[in-house]
Amino acid sequence: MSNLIEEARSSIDGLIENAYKKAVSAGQLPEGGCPVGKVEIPKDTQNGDYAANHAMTGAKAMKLPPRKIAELLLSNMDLNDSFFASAEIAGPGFINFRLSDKWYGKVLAAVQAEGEAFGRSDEGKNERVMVEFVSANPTGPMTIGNARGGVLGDALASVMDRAGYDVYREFYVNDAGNQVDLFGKSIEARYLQLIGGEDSVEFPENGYHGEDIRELAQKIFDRDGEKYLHMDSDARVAAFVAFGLPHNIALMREHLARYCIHFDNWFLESSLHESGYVAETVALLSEGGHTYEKDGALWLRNTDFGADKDEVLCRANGFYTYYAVDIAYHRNKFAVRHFDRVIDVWGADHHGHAIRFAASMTAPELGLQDKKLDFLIMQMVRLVRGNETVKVSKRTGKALTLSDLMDEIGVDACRFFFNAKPDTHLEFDLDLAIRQDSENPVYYVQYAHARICTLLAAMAEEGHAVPKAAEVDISLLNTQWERELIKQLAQLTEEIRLAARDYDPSRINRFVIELAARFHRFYNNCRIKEAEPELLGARLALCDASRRVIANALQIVGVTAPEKM
RNA sequence: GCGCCAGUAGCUCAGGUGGAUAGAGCAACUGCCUUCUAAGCAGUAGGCCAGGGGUUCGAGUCCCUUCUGGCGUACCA
Repeated sequence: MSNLIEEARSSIDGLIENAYKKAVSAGQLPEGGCPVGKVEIPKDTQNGDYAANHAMTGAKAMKLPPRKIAELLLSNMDLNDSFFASAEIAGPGFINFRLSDKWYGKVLAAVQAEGEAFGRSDEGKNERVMVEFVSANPTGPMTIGNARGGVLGDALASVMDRAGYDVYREFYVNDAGNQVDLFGKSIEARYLQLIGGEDSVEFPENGYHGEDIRELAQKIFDRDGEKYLHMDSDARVAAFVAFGLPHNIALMREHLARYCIHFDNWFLESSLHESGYVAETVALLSEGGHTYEKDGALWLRNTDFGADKDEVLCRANGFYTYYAVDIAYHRNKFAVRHFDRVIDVWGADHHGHAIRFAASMTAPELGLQDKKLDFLIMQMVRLVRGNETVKVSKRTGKALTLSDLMDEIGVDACRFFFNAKPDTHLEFDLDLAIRQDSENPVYYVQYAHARICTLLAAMAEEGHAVPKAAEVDISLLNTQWERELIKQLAQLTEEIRLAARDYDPSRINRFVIELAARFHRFYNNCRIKEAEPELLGARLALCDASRRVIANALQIVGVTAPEKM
């Protein structure tokens, strides 16, 4: 549970504060309070490990040049027993700090002591958070878009879990409504075509053209033959839905399990209808005077809540819209299940809905004004094959499915690849993805892990066990490669914190790639086998810690950490 | 039209609350395996951060504006 990057950073404020007080009592600096500044990590390590700009921000108030202030602060600063070995003035008045052996030693010790838990923090204070993601329509197979949403949602949940939130993963099953009806009618048409020929019945407009619908019809026919041929259409469709939905839901569970995604709950939309919760929620809004009737439908006056347009809650045909159900569903998340925060992972094709929907949820009648409803909107995946853009559509049934993708490029590459920054379009090149070579950074990272594992095993066979961190002389790990590697190890906690704060789990990808790079550089520059016993032990401890942190990071992304490749 | 997201090397992308000389991978070129895994390392080359204004000590980052691309703006979800 240690964040040594932050501990070191915040300790600088204390060092400066103390130095300021000493300077004031010595009459060197004016009273009026220690200048407030920022401590940041310079891009270029030539400028130290941390840089403080307090001398610059305080210049105006103190009426002294920044460099002069910095000098006085430095001369009054006591670095003994701090996390820093040195501090110096640079540039226009930055105070640059360099980390000490004490700090580096603490990192190794923390990784070793905390093991699998290294990277965790209590930042989230156990806040109850639901992450709802994938929630693919059970009317067909999951797509590339679901592949992206799945990884983002799952990795976000992991990152928040490690950042100290009480996280709950949910899949919302749209097992009711228009799309399901259309699904049933599509199967019906295929079933009747199976018996009477392709032209015997017209395929429903906007129906599902996918091959999977034909397969469902075939399965039904294989089981029950012509049993449904002379049945009333409504009953027939109901029977087909009753067969098709559970079939598809089971398949989604299976594919998601293979994709290493496990939900705490699969929430059925139908349960909201059955319990009367949708009707009750709509009634609340009506009683508040926020609805009106037009053209036989019931509308929500969404402009009451700052939205740009009104929404239909109940269609002229008497059925509730997805919109009404969504309000009820989210009211359930907060009012019935008492989540403090809800994060929905949605595709960019729903962003307009997200904005209007968030407005609706502020309706006073719902009593949820103090609740946090957030959206992680991910941009679309653009499928290309070389230079050619591949258009995908559920309607034409020619979509590349998640299952296909896992078959082609494997689960690890898939998860790593789709954990990309949510707010940029993801270009997915099929030609590239199919190649299982070093082009894919996942192998680069996994290779680092495997390299360490085989090395540690070989060394153990020669009688060199990994020493306890406390027994390591950290000052021996003094090359730039060792220092840079240790700093990166410490960074994991901070990356998790930021990934959780910004809802951007792809930070972990970038982090672990950089970690692997630093390990490879260390490995190439620092021999272990022929090193003196003390140094050998220290380097083994560093290798072991690196292995641990790579594994922890990969686990967040849901990628395996192989022991050999 | 209005709204959301984006525009950074030939390609795919990084660049926390503004900071010091804008980074990586791939592609191209050059080196390094009788030595712990070469799925690796080291190096060369590659840039008007879409254009234009503004804010200040300082802007890829903040504000305004123009242009380009994606998505939305259904009694579909």
